[in-house]
This record gives sequence, C-alpha cells and structure tokens, in this order.
Amino acid sequence: MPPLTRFSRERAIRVQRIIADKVLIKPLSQPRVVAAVDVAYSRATATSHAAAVAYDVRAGKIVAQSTAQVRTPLPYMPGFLAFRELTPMLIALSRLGTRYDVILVDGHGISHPRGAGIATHLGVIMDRPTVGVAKKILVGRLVKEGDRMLVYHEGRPVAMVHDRQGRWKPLYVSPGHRSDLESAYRLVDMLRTTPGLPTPLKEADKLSKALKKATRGREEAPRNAKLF
DNA sequence: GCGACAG
DNA sequence: ATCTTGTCGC
Repeated sequence: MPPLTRFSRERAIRVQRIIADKVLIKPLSQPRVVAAVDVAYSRATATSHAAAVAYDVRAGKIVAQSTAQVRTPLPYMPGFLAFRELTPMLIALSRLGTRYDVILVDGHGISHPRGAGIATHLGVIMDRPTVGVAKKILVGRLVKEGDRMLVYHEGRPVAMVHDRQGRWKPLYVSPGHRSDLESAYRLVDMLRTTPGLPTPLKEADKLSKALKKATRGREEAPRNAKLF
C-alpha cells in the first residue's frame, strides 16, 4: 500500500497519546471464546503474514481461523510496533467470522513508554477487550510484590510476570484495553498449559508461519489495495 | 555521550 | 521478527 503519508515519529507519538487516553482498565469477564493474532514476516519480499484464531475455552479447541497478507509498510522500530503490524492483524480478525470475548496479542499493552503498545492500539481501535503477551520487557523495572513479580513504569504496575515459579520462560502480561492486570494474568495462566505461549497464541503463531512457508517464493509481494 | 530497545 | 547448519541436551 502506498502510504497516504510518510511515517512521522512525532505524529505517531501524538497518536499514541490519544490512544493511551482512551484506555479502559477493568476486569475481564469469563471468556467463552478467546481470539489470538500473530504476524510472521518475509523480509525478502516485504510481506507480512497475519493469522487469527478463535479458541473455544470449554471445548478446548480452535473453532475458527483466518489470515491476511499485506506489504510490510515500515521497518521494526521499538515503541512503534503497531504502525508496522496492526493493519494485517485487523484484516485477519475481520475475516474470522465468529464471535469472541477477548483478543490475545503478541506484544505489550500498557507496558509501553507512552502506555500504548500494540495490544492497546488494537483494543482501543476495535473497542474490544485485549491482553498483551510479550516475551521481553519493553519498558519498566521488575518489582517483587509478595508472591508475584510485577513490572513498574512511572510509578504504577503495568505488567505481571508469568513464569510458573521459574520453571518456564517468563512472559510479560499487560492489559491492552477493557482488561486489568489481575484478570489478564489469570487468563494467560489458564491458557498456558505448556512452557511456551498460551494455546491460542501458539496456534496463531504456527498458522502465520505456515502461511509464510506456503507463500515462499511463488508470489509477488502484495501490492495492497488502494483505499480509493 | 551511553545504554536500552515488544516483534 | 528473520536467516540458517550443524550441533548440544533431555
């Protein structure tokens, strides 16, 4: 997609301040269906491969999945991930064709320099509950608080560490939108039955990589539909 | 100036 | 995240 405007760090920061202003922090209700989204990249063709899945908690299985492929618009810049991969995520989710109660996103929510990680962008733009699940800290410092580990930034807790008492690799769970630390953590804890990612995110990860592999070499990079 | 830095 | 062969460990 030929961008409508050139990326501007200053404008992006203004957008993020507006997004952060709209975040709603409140407990999640018990979800019946959990959606998850992930994006894989083909650097050589500048293609982004997004995958979304819907996981039925009671049935314990994936009940829908969808994908989207677009031209990667920007290089990765820490703090601005949403401007790189939000579009393919939104397209994939729009194609899911089933309802869901919350969306898991690989990346941070409010644990971000301006309180507007990709999970927060997605949640605010869709006005739906989202939870950020990251493998590495972007901002803040670790603080032990009783029996758990939190990430504090600018004087407030912005993420909770999920590490199963140090037996698994840690994940950093942060509210995106319409969720809070405690309920987001409990959701991830419920869905993380193996040492890796929570089941829905793991499935979205596998699907995005399978899509990438299936597309390798045999297709031109997506040109992205014109907006008008 | 130096170090940090989701995916 | 991606690229990429052989190699270390349960």
